[in-house]
Amino acid sequence: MSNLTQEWLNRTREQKKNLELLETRLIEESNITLNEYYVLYFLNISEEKEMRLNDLQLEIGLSQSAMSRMISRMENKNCSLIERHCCMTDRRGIYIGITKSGYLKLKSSQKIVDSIVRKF
Amino acid sequence: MSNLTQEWLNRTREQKKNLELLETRLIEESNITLNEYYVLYFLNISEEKEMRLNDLQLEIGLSQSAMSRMISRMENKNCSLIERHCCMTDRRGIYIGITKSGYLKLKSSQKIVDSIVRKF
DNA sequence: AACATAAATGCAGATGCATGCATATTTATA
DNA sequence: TATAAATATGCATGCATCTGCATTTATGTT
Repeated sequence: MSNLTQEWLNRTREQKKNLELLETRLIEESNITLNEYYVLYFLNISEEKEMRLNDLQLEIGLSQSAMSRMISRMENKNCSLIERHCCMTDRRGIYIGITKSGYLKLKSSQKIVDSIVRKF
Repeated sequence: MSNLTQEWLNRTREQKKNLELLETRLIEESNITLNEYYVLYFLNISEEKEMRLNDLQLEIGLSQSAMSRMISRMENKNCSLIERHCCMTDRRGIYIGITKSGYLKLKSSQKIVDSIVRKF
């Protein structure tokens, strides 16, 4: 007879441990948070190299308000990685674009992420 | 060629989705949070049916301060599930014990948790 | 005009870090 | 040996951060 709670706990702990390791190393070695890395990652694979805040939110899995603030923090902290411009066809929306230095940061961070995640 | 970031993201999203579902259902149907369930779970499998705050913290994976506050909230919200008594041999420490009604709550919650986790 | 949508913001909850406080344990020394 | 000083440990608390929910504001759509 197996213990489902215990199995669940084991998986949860493993995931949490991995997550913390990844986040710590990324901050130490690349000076960006995991969410910030995700932003760069999704912006870069997007067709236009820019996304609506709304769409980024769905990919990253944050609430709308958390996403809005996350981008604000990211701009304040490292203003050169992304850039914000308003959407001409719908003036309610904004676009977040990845810059050249954002792209370079993504590439260096991705090496770190890959090297860590490979071992999970 | 595989994309490690994308694989990691997929796993992360799956885990997050599961976690949110479990927590939501547990609150709805049993009126306790997942962390509160874990507290009851670990207290019940402990030999003495009580644990030091310190040891609970290690099992549950919260910081010491978060654990301290979590137990406080739990006492205030549902004072009958657990009880706190001071440790006679070391007056710095406290013991958290599970009560009879805590045990009953654990059993009913465990049914819910198991039924959900089984599907993950 | 009424309703829908994108983003910003006020607010409250949960967390971690740093620190404080009380108590235990170890070490130094009279 | 006795005891004073230094250090370690268990928990609580102040504070800052990040989050989600509810609401607001500006703009679009019907």
